Amino acid sequence: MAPDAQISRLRPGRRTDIRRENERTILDAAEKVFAEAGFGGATMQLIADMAGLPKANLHYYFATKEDLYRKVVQQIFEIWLDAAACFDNAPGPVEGIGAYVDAKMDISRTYPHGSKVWASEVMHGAPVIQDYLETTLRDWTEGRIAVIQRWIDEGKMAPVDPRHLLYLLWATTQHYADFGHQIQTLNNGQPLSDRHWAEAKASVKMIVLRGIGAI
Amino acid sequence: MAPDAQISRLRPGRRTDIRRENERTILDAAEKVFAEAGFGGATMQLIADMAGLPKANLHYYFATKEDLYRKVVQQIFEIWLDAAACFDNAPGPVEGIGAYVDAKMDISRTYPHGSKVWASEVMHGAPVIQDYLETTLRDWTEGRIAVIQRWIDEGKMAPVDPRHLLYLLWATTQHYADFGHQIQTLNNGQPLSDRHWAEAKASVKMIVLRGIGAI
DNA sequence: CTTCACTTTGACCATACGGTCAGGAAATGA
DNA sequence: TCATTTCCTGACCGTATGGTCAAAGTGAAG
Repeated sequence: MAPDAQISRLRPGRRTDIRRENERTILDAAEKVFAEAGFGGATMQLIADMAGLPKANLHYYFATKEDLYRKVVQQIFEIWLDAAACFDNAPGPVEGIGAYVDAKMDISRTYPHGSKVWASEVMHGAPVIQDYLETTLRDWTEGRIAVIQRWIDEGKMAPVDPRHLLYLLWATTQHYADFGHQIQTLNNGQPLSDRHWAEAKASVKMIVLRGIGAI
Repeated sequence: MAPDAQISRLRPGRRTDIRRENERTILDAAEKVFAEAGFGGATMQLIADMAGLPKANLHYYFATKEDLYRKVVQQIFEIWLDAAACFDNAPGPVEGIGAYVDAKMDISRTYPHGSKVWASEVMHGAPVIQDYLETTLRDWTEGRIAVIQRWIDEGKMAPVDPRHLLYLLWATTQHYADFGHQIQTLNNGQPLSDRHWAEAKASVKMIVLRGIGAI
């Protein structure tokens, strides 16, 4: 899992490298375990085994289980926010929403664990990231609603409630990560292929863009 | 849900009543706690407190935590399947999918805990209900895909991939339960009102039905 | 070499958890 | 009334978990 092939940095601080690499290894293992078992079901021992480190070593880098979990969730939120930038600078809904669907579907495929941790966190009442929901997410949402409303006013799409449109986009794109196991089961137990993912993206975009009268 | 039409025994059976009522109380409490804390985060003591019963009493009615959890999940799956019948006997997508969205949105509002437990179970790899996914759910899905394909062949809607259409419907309708906390936060901390729910239903139906070329 | 900050880890601890059980209470039937 | 079945529950148990700690290891700077 974690080969020691990272000899890249000789000079620039071996110490710093060790810390960064171990934190990365632990965070990756934690993300996977939290996603598969939930916060309550995850144990520090499981994460340690997954990371290939003694449990006591985890506590050297992350004081508590909650602390480790918080870092995992923050990391996911940042990825999510970065991708959400696709929305901006788009001339209309076809480009903006199309790119947003593509980006979110790619995230669902690339970071399925992260998406599940996020979903689990929100489902349990967002005990850790409630402040993010009330500040960053709320601001982002309001901004995007304004953009969509502008497109409506400019006649570029039908007068759909922007809020519920966003919920539909979030729900649908994240479904491919959060319910990936169900989808795989309904796909004869096989993971979706590149073609399947392309078809999924195309289907979602087609339904949504036609649904909002953009095409 | 289940009226006391069970006149099978001589008397209405006080004993039977006690058992049924307590099982009901425990199942309701368990559903709520499992939804809020996840399987791993839920404790028998928490469920007992929520039910207002001593912990040992739970184990009198349900042998193990896993057993109790299994019953909760089965219960949810039955509700879900019952509502899925709306799809049948519909002359076309407008009626069939419209009724299905209405039914699933109602379930999301009425049984938000159940929806969360289901989502959590699937996200964690469906350790308990994998057989349901492979039999009942798969069969139901195939049947509905056939119905949608027939509507397409009859020219009642655009040629959309039925599978991804179903995923979009599941994702969007369940999102209002599973991510209810996020939605409430973005609604200034207030739960959605009757009007909000009506608007949500209308928005989803509008986007989907227009998106598949049914209207 | 010595020092010193950083890192590693086995052993350990207090707690909380799922589950058990014995014995009493309450309902039912004879 | 008594006998029997079902229901209730405080007290208890073995285990696993999150977290601690002291001692040892490591490597770079002086």
